[in-house]
Amino acid sequence: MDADIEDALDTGGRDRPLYRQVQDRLQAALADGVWKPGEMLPTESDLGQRFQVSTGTVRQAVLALVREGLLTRRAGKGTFVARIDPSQGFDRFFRFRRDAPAADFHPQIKVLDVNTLCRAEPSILETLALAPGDEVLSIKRLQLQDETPVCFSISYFSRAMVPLLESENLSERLYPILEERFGLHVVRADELLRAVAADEEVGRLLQIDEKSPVILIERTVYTYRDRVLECRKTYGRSDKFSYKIQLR
Amino acid sequence: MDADIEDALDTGGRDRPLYRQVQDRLQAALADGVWKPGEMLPTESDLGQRFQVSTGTVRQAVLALVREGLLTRRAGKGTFVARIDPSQGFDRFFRFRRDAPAADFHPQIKVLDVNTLCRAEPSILETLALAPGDEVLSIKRLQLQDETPVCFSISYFSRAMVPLLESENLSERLYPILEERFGLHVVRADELLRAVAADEEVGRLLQIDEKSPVILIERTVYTYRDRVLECRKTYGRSDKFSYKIQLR
DNA sequence: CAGTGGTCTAGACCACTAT
DNA sequence: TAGTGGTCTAGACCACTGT
Repeated sequence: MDADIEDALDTGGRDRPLYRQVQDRLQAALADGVWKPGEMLPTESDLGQRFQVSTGTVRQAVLALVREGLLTRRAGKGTFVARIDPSQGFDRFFRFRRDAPAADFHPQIKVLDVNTLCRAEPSILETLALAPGDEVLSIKRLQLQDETPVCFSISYFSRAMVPLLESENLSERLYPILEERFGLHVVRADELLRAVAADEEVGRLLQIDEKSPVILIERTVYTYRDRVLECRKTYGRSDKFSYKIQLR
Repeated sequence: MDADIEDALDTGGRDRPLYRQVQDRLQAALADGVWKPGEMLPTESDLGQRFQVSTGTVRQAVLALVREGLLTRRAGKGTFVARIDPSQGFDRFFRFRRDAPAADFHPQIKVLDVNTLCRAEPSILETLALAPGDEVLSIKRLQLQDETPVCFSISYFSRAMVPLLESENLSERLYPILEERFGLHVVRADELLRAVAADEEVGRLLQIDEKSPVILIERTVYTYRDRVLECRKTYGRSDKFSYKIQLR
């Protein structure tokens, strides 16, 4: 299992620096599930011995993976595979504006529909890297805060990738479920934001007039090796939902 | 001028590690304009001697500032104060979707109105950290791509901070002007996105029906020491304007 | 050529965590 | 007390840049 990891690094050609090669090996090992989310990695000096490099070089590789969000470290404890923190709420992959303190923000999730589609839209199939005819699981959910609808979302998954997902409690956050039940770990997400007019369904669900402006977020979620895990469309009520970004 | 920089670091108390202290000193020096945008900093070993620390410690400090976007380094050349790259187009602080290759994206900017306000909205004054009665400069501009309006924006500046800005060519990008003429360097920006209905003015300017959905971006731009430089509202045409983010 | 940052090593000592 | 990552040092050699 660790055999690939132990193979000698390329110290001659030097097309990639050693710490990059270590980083690549570690990332591949994570993708192969050598260490599961939450588990501890070997220590710096241990990894240094395995790769036959100094701890400083291991350190450079590990810190790069920490910056990418794949690992976390805690002084005195060790280096761990990053995991979705259920207590983190919507901080990492959601950017609601919070007028109330984070602790008071506990939206209620209502599952509206779960369906297996045999003929999903071509754009969805393409994003999920599926062929025509492949089955797609769609999940429609509504989020409410204090009984008021905030946003409505439709998630699409490759049916084959998440067997029996519908037997889970889908009114919880989906990403911890994916991690715990299917070993599918969210690594990053791309989002495209637009303003659109609410159609009949969106207007009805969000309790606003048809053609009211809503924010549409098209999200693509990736796991290791740039594999697409989910694509999702979220419609947010313009008076309850805004999106915050810091640019550097 | 460099006197503060040369002062001994705190090696005893150790509330902050040395590399953080070096980072703070460098950041303060940048804020004081000790080195202007585009200029080269002393070498690692030079800085190490000044601060009486090893080059590895200087390196840690400098790399942190590179990650924050305040410095850039080029192998074989040196470390430089980051500057707004006019050829960078909208890559850094704008996130248009580009259906065309970046090279083909050259929006035309039309200046609609430049005005000095004696009584700006309280929210604007607050964001700009001004008192009631302080003068605010407002600039309304329209961006067109191939003769079609894409977005409309209103920028607000503290009048006193940018004297005679209106005598510049405001159909160019504003941030290079601020840097070159006023020594005001953009360090970071916060943005809040919402979907709203176009009012009469926005509809007319963007050539869309009143009440059509548009994306509203409220941006606050900061220079060194978290000083607010500009606040801006941008209204984007929903069919021409979308916003892309990568989350990690 | 001399000077720069990029990479890498082999240590040292510290603060934090758990037992 | 033992083990972890966090910080720091004082070198070394390399690749790249400009003269």
